[in-house]
Amino acid sequence: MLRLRYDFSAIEKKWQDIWDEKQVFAASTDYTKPKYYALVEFPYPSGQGLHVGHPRSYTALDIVARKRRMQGYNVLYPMGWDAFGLPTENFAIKHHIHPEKVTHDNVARFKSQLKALGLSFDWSREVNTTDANYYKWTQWIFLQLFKKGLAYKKEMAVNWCTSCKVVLANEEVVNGVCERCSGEVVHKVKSQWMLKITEYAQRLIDDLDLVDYIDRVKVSQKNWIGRSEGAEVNFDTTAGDQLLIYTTRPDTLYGATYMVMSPEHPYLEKWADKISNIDEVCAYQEAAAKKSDLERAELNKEKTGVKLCGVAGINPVNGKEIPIFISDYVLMTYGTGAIMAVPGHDTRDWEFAKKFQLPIIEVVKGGNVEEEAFTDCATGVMVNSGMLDGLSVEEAKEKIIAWLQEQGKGTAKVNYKLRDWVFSRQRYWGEPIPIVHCDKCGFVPVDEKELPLRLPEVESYEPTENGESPLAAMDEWVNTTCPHCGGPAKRETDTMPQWAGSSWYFLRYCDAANNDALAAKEALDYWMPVDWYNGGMEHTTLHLLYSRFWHKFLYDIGVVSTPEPYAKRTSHGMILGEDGQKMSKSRGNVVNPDDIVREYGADTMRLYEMFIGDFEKTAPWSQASIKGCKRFLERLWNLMDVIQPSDEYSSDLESAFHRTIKKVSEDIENLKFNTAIAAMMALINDIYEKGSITRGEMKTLVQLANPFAPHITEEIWELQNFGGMLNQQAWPSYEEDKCKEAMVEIAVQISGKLRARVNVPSDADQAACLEIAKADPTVKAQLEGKTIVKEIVIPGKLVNIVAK
RNA sequence: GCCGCUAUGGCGAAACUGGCAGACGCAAGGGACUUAAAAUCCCUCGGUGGAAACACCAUACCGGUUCGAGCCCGGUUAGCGGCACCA
Repeated sequence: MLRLRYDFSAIEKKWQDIWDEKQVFAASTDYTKPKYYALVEFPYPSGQGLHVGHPRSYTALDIVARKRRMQGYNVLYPMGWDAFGLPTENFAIKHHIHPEKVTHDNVARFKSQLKALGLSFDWSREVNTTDANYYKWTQWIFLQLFKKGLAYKKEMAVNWCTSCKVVLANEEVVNGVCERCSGEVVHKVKSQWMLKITEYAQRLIDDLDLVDYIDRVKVSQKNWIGRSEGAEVNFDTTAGDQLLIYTTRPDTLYGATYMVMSPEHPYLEKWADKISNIDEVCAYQEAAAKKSDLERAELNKEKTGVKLCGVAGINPVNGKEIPIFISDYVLMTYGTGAIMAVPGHDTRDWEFAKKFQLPIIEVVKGGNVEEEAFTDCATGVMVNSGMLDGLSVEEAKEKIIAWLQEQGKGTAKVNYKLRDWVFSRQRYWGEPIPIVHCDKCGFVPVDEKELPLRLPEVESYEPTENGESPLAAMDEWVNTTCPHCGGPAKRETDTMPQWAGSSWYFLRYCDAANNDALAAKEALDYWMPVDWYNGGMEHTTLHLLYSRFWHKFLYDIGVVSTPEPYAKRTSHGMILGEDGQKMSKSRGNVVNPDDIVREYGADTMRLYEMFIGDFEKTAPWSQASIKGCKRFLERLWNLMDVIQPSDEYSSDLESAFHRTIKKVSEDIENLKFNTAIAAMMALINDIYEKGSITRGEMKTLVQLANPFAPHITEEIWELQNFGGMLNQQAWPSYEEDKCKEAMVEIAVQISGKLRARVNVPSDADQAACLEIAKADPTVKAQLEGKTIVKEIVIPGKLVNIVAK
């Protein structure tokens, strides 16, 4: 027989063109249909092109999207570009090419690579964060935040590269040095735009109960927000002022033997004339300020500090005077910037006390405070603590807080590790912040009608000598008039961070061409929330949290109608190089998806990426294993040679088909793409063993495989004249009854050891299974002369006879 | 240090809710076809012993619960990722 060759490159090109031309994957605007919104993180279009890691996520949700369409949903599966950012800007500086041009070229390359994979994106809703029509709305959201008092300007320490004389984003500081030149990075105080994400901290924790995120995502978000419960306590001081501290262990108040203030604490200046060793204190302050991140990390082990001579604190519970120190182990950015130190029950305080020979008082019994700090809250009992003696830690906390409140010396207090979002970048390639600074009126928002506030053309993208954005050098752009009073004013020259555009992009997809709003309310109400969002774990704490924050804000001002943007969040594992290391140019282990598509085809590539291992875990690439997936497709293709005319399932494969449909249907929902593929491979092995396949079976087989390998299955569908386009057919159904085989092999154990296997009818009850098992000759021999103590029967699984 | 994840053949991995460990695939070995190779098809494939039936051992390590543990509990080790003095 003349066999039709599986010419993947011709087939893939053909169907990609047809899908494009007929717009088969464009989401409908008929809002009466049931909807499904599948979302993957839009990529940063880097100069390196697509990485093999990208298609892992895209293919997975493509499978979900294609399955949902076959299940009758109106599916939105969009794609776009998170295109503002530093690598593009750096490339532009180096090669003197406009970042817009660089972005345009990179996007074109990415898009053709994605199209070559046959991903069913709705390209009619493509978004690009660098389009003025897009960032118009990013700026609009910023203005709403500003109007609600959630955007504010603050003096902040920023990273300053002493060699490039440039302000660096945190991401550009690697191991305490400049990513680009390896120069020393120090902190410099600059005025920065901030967003009050901390105002949403509690809701960002609480509303995790409303969504279906994989557990590890919820856990890391909670840890990142870092809620802690404790108390603020006012300590009187000999300087007259009260010093406010925060503690999570108010129960240990009797054990506080000294206090520590952060070197940046404002009281130090206030108390300067009362501190007799002020020179020593100032020297320490300066040294602390100069320390780079790298040094700080290194010096973590050894505690340092200076005692304030001439000022002491007074412990409110016993009126005792205790010394006050400054030390950089206390951070100005958390709590009140000052602590009470309880060396008996806090590891850091214990280390400090040992070094400075300060008294250690045991106030919770249970450990040996001479050896190490005893920090266990669950088991200890209060001692040496006056009114708290004999209480548990929990009881003591409650009692002391009540007492402090009564005395007016303290109050219960919740703190979060989460800090406000530093929203300024002194860079060119970002959204201009639409604010004007007027000497008379202060910070004035640009009129919304003036949006988008476009990036001006500049000669050079280099940051300026003093660390200002390149925009600061553009006098004609900077100098403007105040929208409020009409007087002379200056534009804000900082731009937004890359996280801005990605904090709301999923909303724009709902109505991507809208010029009057970020999206029509009707469209948002129909599509939102995103039903399934997949992305990398590395975005759990920044992007995911930022976008939840913006969405909650938009919910509060009535723009969106759901409190949470994503109903379900899953996360894929990274794909490593063949050597088990992270792929990188320097290691030379990078795999280019183009090469795989060229050599094996997109369907094989898709299948391999899904078959590589557990979707949620990291997996090393294996060039040799790809072949297995290619063979599977060829075996599928070659089945066309042995098709029998029947439209039914054959009697000997019927149950196998029902079982496979069930398995594949369920596995897709549970991110078990690897075992779904394995089940289809096993089915094909069964078919080969039999030697033929009916038309009806072939039909089901290609329907099942379509979401995984869309091109080859579509081609087979057409060649077999099954009618219409495969991607528009219904998802195959199965009957639970028919998933069972007539006979099943069950295990027979004697006292827990496997001794035999017997075939029983699949509907055999316990007694029947037992009877068949006991009739087995091996079992009979094993039971010879023994007394049966117990018989356990799990129908369809095993029989265990315990005998002595 | 803290948080999270992981540990199963030569390799990637399966194993439902505690019920036949190793599905599926790769590699390897043998065979068929071929002048030959590729491709394809068939067989074998955790270890030890045995001609075989079969027996014993085996899911990082030690212990426990159970008729039965890769899975549950307690402890230990190693690796990966994140955070970094958060009071």
